[in-house]
Amino acid sequence: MIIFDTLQNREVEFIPIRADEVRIYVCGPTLYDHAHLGHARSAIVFDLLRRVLEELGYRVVFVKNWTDIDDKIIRKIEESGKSLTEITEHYRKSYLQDMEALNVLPPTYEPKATENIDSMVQLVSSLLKRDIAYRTSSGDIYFDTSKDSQYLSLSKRFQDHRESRLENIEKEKRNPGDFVLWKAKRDGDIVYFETEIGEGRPGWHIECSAMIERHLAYRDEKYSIDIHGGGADLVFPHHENEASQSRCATNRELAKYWLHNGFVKIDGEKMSKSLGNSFFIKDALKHYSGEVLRFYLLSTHYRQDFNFSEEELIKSKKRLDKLYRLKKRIYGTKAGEANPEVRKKILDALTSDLNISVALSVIDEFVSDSNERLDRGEKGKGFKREVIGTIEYISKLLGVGGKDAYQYFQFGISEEEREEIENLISQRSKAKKNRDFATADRIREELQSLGIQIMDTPNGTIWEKIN
RNA sequence: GGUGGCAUAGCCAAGUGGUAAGGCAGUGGCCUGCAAAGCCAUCAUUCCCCAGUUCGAAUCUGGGUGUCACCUCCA
Repeated sequence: MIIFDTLQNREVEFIPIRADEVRIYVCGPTLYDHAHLGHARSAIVFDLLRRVLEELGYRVVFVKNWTDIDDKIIRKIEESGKSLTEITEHYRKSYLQDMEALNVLPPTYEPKATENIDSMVQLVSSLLKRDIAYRTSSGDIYFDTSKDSQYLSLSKRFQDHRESRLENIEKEKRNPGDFVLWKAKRDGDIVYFETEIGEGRPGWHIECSAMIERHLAYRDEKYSIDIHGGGADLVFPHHENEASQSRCATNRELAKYWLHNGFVKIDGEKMSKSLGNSFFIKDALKHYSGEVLRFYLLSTHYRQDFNFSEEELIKSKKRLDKLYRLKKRIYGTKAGEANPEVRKKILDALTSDLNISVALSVIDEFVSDSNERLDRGEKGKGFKREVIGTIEYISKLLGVGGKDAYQYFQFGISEEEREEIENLISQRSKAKKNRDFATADRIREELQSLGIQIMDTPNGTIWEKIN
């Protein structure tokens, strides 16, 4: 498998640390708000990577953390009067619902930062003992970036010689780039932990290093884990700092490969809370099924920026519709083996740094070819079973196409609406039988105004909800 | 100011030295009572601009333009 490694800044062959196992850590959400489409994309991208690696036969251990202690969460506590747990559990459940809707496989482990304070303290202590970390008079503990000759090797930056853009620059820092590992408790702080390094709370970066060390790391290898992933905005400072503190604390490189996904943008600008242009996943799910959203977010190569637009989402859905119409044509057929050629082409594309465009074009051709054969009257059971088997393979690998073909086209239709639609269709069928085409066409138009497209087939009239 | 991406048809998007995948939209046809769906055909002499290397470049080199991102919390 070929992947693009941020550290080497090129495509490289993926060779796991140990032959049959792959350990992946992906930075999860900070639980202070609902997840937006950027979170969705990142989750979907790494879910795809995981599925491909599993298909290749690796045992994949996939860890995604919950950041449930953070300044933004604390601000939320102060604003709302709710407890830390109330807030973080609320957003954690929301995130889990989103992931389920998007058909993102649950991670092998999902550790919480607050349940791993001990590991963080251990890491900080060992850095303190070796003078790689130091305390300021306030009790805060900083990481001394000058102690790591490889600092900035991941993000490939030069030390910034200008004064920091932060006005409240910490005057006691040894180097402008030093970052906080531990924030000592101040008077009035409501959230803090009592630990051997004092009362306080962890800085942002330390949790990932600590949780990797505790839950995932090889202890006797050159690298702690195989792959570390996240959004491109995490390269600096988050991943740079993680890599550095882990390197200094464990004498191991944190990850053998670093993967980063591109942004979701709105009107050409990065989707972010501060710009006020972010879409929550849960809101998008009110209008489109999680599967349609997944397919859309999946359809652009993971390293490219993704310009989100509802118009493009609808276009993308039409492509997925075609897969389901094929599935509907041979509804009820049992799955056989997937077509080996199609299967190989899809996997070849995906093992080439997740080349989704090529994979999707293979699927398009498979759908066309299968329809053509069905049009020609090919009726063999073996053929139909192979088609269903191939769709199941696609579903396993891409996480789309696995639903019931009729239900897929009825997203958002209530029971009453369904009865209404079926009633109208049966009226139209009677009119058609009597060759009363004026009435039949009038009913068809009525259905269309309800957003329902009908199709007359040899086996009767079927319907789909159209956008 | 520093650093890194990206620029391919109306739109989305592959392709990184051998003569432009795929999807959406469009056009013509088959099918249909008419549609829809499906199928067939068609749709970029050309890949932001300029110069260079080469038998040959969308692909490599140099320069330029545009655009986005990171450098501050961020997937």
